[in-house]
Amino acid sequence: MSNTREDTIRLTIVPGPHERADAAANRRLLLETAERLFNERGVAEVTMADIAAVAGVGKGTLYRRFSNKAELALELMHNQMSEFQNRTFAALREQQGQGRPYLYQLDSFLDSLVYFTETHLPLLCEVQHDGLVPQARAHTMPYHWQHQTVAALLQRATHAGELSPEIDIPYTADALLAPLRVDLFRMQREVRGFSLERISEGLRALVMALRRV
Amino acid sequence: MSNTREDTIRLTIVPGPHERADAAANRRLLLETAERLFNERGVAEVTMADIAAVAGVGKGTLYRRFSNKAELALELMHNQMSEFQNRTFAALREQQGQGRPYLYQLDSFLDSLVYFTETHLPLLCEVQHDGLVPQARAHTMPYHWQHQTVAALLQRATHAGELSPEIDIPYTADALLAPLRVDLFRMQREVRGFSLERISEGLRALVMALRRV
DNA sequence: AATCTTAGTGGACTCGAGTCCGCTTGTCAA
DNA sequence: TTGACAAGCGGACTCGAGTCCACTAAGATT
Repeated sequence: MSNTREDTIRLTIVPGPHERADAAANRRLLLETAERLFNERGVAEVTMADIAAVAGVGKGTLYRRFSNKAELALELMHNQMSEFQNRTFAALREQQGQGRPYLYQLDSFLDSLVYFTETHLPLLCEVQHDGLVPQARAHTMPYHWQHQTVAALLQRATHAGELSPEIDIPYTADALLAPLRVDLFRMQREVRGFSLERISEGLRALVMALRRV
Repeated sequence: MSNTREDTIRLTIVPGPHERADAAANRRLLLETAERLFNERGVAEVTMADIAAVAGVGKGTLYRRFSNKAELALELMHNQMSEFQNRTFAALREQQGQGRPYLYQLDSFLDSLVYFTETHLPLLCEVQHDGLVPQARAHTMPYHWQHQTVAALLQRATHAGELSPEIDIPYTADALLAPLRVDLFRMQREVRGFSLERISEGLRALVMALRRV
């Protein structure tokens, strides 16, 4: 049970198996251009047409590489995202080695996630922006492994007797991640003025409440 | 403390103080037309131009009455929404009279909310669709009173000693409502295939976990 | 090297949301 | 009644996302 967490989803983006050399070059060019423009003007202020124009290619080319802005944003986050995933797994493995209770592992995972969300908020907004189009699943990938990770920790916590066995694990994993969805998160930051510490503590208090009495 | 819950926000839409007779007529006409088209074709399949055309008015007229599709959807829900709000308050008052613990009142409120959300899902999608535009606050009104209600119940529960006094009430109110945001809710219904009962029970289990040990 | 297949490319085009602005009309006060 | 004028109105227009398709060229096959 505790030996492998490698069965959880890994983030990998496979560019079509045979991407022609010119196409690959364009992909790189477009990613660089997009990143630059995003930094210069802010993600929301850059249109797909801008990116294509500045990169000096047609819109069709841009859309052949990235079928929408969400996919482009996701790919820009990809490196930092898999780094985050690796850090996460490493940290969990270490805590596991130290015999830290699963609920505390979950606690620290959610804490990291709060800070990750804050850091990548603008891009995450784009990614989740068309989350209402359920057929385009690319954007759900980041959510997927988070859900898997939380669910796995809850599962183990249950087996270890740290929480009640009646708990609905898949549901609870969704519920614990729900407050980190960008729309609510942004509202809390910008309208309510919550600090990151407050968000992290509030969320983790919920986890701690789950402890078996 | 327990005497009045009327201090919480009421839903009221004030059409500009002096709406001309022809404008009021158009408002009614447009609401009827929109409702009919939404029923016939489904909310997502109807464009603002459709509504204006079928109603036989220009787009400008439509947009003068309802500044976007979200506002229109909200107004269509308005009656059912305030009915729901009234039922809610009545139910809470009654339970209050019976001396039911606040956390159980919260429990039943969230249960009603699950079913309300399901019933009005298509319109709620439109309403929350531009939730990413934070300046247009009309759409946040429904969320507001829900948050207030949950927060008030948590507050009283705390005073009644039903839950730990360290809890961050505003945060927790957001967190408990977060799983009912339409994007996650739809995903759970359509992708995960969760039943309403499962959603309701999962959410309420979270509330119960908050009980002071 | 010539040919062929197939991915890649550019940019015009469609579609829907939302804005603008010159014309019209209800309303109120005289 | 009438005239002034703010509110109301229509629909052309802008803007951005995403699609389409005729043309081009990479690179595999011979």
